[in-house]
Amino acid sequence: MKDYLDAELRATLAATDGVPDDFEPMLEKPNDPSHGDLATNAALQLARHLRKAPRQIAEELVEALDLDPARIAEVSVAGPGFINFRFAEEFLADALAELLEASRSFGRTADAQGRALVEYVSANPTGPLTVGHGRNAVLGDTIANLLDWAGYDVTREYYFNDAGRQMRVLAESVKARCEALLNPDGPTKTLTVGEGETVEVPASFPEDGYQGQYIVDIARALVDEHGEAAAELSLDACQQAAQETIFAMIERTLERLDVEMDAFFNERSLYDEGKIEATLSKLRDEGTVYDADGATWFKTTAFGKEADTVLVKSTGEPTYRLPDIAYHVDKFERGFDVMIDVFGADHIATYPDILSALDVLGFEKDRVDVVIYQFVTLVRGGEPVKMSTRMANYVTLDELIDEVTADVARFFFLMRSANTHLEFDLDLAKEASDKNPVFYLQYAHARICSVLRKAEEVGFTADAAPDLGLLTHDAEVALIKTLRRFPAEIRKAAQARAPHYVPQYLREVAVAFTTFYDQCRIIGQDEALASARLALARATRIVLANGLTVLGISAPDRM
RNA sequence: GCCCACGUAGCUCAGUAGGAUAGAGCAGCCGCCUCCUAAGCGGCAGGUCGCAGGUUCGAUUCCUGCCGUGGGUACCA
Repeated sequence: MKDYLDAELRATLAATDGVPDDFEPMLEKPNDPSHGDLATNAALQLARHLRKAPRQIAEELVEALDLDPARIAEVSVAGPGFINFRFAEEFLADALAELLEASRSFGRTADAQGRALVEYVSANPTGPLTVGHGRNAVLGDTIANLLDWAGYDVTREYYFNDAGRQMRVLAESVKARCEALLNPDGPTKTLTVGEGETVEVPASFPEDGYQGQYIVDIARALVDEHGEAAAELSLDACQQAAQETIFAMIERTLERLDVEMDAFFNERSLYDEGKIEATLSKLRDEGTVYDADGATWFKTTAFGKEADTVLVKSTGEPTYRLPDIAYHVDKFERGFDVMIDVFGADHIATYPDILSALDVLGFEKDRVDVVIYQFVTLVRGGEPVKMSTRMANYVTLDELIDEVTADVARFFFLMRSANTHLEFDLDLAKEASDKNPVFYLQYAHARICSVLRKAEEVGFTADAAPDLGLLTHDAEVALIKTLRRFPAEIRKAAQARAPHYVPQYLREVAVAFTTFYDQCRIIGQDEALASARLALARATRIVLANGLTVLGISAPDRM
């Protein structure tokens, strides 16, 4: 419908004297439903060019428009010069029929084409996933779902590095714990953790070691397996054991959130295949890399940064930035049309360098989109839950899921825009009541299922082809109008890489449905009307279920 | 210091390719279950859209400065 109006409007404008060729009319859904279903401010925008009063331009445009009355029932000029359009009821009945026909695929479009890569989670296997990783995982997974629904062929990828300093410290932490388990009376030392907190650790434990209980568990498994020999294990063996155990933990956690990756990309493969060197030498060829003080630098000052950035340390070891660049080059070489990175706010300074490098190397950096999300604060009893940067007193993602369920965790991570600091109210999240927004949506779905069951119980058989034109009650019309927007909402969320539009829209659907439910009885009406209303209820269930599917949240049949 | 976000109702947050009286949830107040799920519905109240300038017919939205919060400013990731 929007496309139809847009085309008609453009055609009329093109035939109007004085309208610039490149003029783009805007069509929007007005905030106030009494203003109609779609509106354009074209007359206001043209006022300056045409040197005429906006209202007069609007009147003339309306006069010139020749619209199909089966689709647009009413056109009016209002306010300072807005043109408002109202849909015809026949059109709405058709739209509803289409929705029912599309069913589980309603909302899927083929607007977008090509292959998309979404990179997310990307936590190194040094410990259990935290709440922050949870936000990352759920955002990435949902963006991937949205792109899938928008028509892309989507790959979900997890990038990790098992070679760097972090992993070395991990191995040392495990080894120290092995030694201590075999020799419980061995020497110890005291480490200061965070603000004044101290912890007693084995003397061989690294200063910045990982202190979680899971390290001790891994060590114990090694001791059980190797006995006394566990103390003599190489760091490589310790790392191997730790990495396997931790990756298994991570994958289990992701599975609980219904997050499934298509691929795990190991940074190491970039070294093995010579891609790090190749990328560096190409950058060097472009003259954006130089050597100084024994290190290799990237001229980020040429891209507006204050200082240049080290790519290879004087030790000969690259910083993480170089593999990051090489990784993105690899993504381009694999032929993705769209690449999305989901990063925490603490990475905000790194991606401009990656984009600059891609630009230098001749890649279209616009094909890369970086979604930055802000940190999560857990709130309990009105107070923020303290989380030290040390893993020792971090709330893990598993603990969060244990406490609030995966559905609720996903919804809370998705209901706010990524770019805002998320306050996660644990008390509200756990509450199984009307205060909890996720239950509101699920309840609406369960309620529809209940009505459909009830209809069956009382032996009501709906018409195979109900007369949808009977749905003329205000609540019915409003509901149909809300439902038919679903594909556009999905498209909007996919384009903006903004999952939070979806929960907001679904709430509108649930509100429109409960209003309808409240005002229009279904069972007990005459058969034709009951059939039509049952069809409308089924259509609502489809939209809620499809929307919740995109969000990765269950749609229960009963509650 | 510099860079990047953010600052909207008591609280948590939407909204802004500049547009018609700034929205929602929660909290507060008032109503509503002989009837398909009251985990619900209707209504009331609540705002100098951080502050000050600028651009514009029109600014919560764009620009500048200031204030506040968070993040980044390592040859750590």
